[in-house]
Amino acid sequence: MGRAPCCDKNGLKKGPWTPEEDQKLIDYIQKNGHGSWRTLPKNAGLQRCGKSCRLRWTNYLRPDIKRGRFSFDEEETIIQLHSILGNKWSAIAARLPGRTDNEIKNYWNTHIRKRLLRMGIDPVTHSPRLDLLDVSSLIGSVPLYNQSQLNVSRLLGIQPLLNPELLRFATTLLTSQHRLDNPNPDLQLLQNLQENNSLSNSQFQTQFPSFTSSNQLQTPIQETQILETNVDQFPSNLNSFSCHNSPSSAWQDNGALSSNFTDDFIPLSNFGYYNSADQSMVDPLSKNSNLQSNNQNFNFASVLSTPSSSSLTPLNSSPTYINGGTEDERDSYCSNMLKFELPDLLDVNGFM
DNA sequence: AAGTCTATCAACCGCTATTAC
DNA sequence: AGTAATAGCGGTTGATAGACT
Repeated sequence: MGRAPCCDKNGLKKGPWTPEEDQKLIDYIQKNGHGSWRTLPKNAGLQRCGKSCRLRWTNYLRPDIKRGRFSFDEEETIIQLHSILGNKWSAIAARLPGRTDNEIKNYWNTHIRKRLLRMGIDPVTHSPRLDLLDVSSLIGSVPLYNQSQLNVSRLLGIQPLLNPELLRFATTLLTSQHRLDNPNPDLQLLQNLQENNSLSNSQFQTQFPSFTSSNQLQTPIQETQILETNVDQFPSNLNSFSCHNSPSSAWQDNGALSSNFTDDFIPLSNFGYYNSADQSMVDPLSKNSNLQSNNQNFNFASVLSTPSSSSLTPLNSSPTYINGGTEDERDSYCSNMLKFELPDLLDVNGFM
């Protein structure tokens, strides 16, 4: 037996709600609560089905709905949560006070998704799109080393340290595509870089043994993230981009959040964040990532738990509105999602 | 000024999960 | 335990406004 319709649709109105209908619905719910949505329209004198009433109320008329532009903080949160939860709009909405799943879904589809695509990031996996992977540009791009690294490396008199794992991965990729009759210049370039890179590493270790004795260069150090790719986790796609995260600043107060948030974490394809320093997963929803990162019992149930989680930073405060900036600014902002930085411990001034 | 294109978002549809009986 | 009713979710559509030609 097929499911009965939620209501008799004959004679019921569809389409946009009029102010009069809105007022009827508001008045009724304020007086009686919504009770059963099925019976509500009749009791409230509305020619609508209960489902339509519920949707109108939850997505538009509810008094606690926050309307208007999304802030930077909110967008950051949406991107991060989406990397973990996927299209679980209601779960994402539960962590954005005053926002509805519909609103977030719309915002994702019309703004964030497009921007990620434009940046060559797969909005589903939150990873660089392999089909767009151009190794030449990859080599000069942020994920391998950023400008500050280049500057510091120059100051140190060494070549910039490329991420050896990523370098190896890219080389492997190209090697697999390499044809003798059609040598790939990118491959040669990568192999050269790999050689130079290992030299640079040893050179660095000679010059600054204190950094290498306790793994300090690779493992952080407060405020430090070095992009690390785990070659074992590179499957046919780039889903497993991960990064060191510092047990530090990512989920601090809201003010710091907007500037540090995206620098500190790179999503590990739908599964949170991998802290390679201690081989643990970091709950990105917790401001106390340092605690979480030491907790081997990380539980994704927390991600899906109720919206009242105390780990949530209220997003209403210190809004920095996304829509206020230009598209370029927003792109630039988004590109920080893939940024990593040299350890602050490597105090440049100390070497000057 | 008129026509076309594009972006946005409210609302709908169809499905699954949960609850009540 | 089985079935129907209800609530909720995610994908999609369509109306509209604004930009562009």
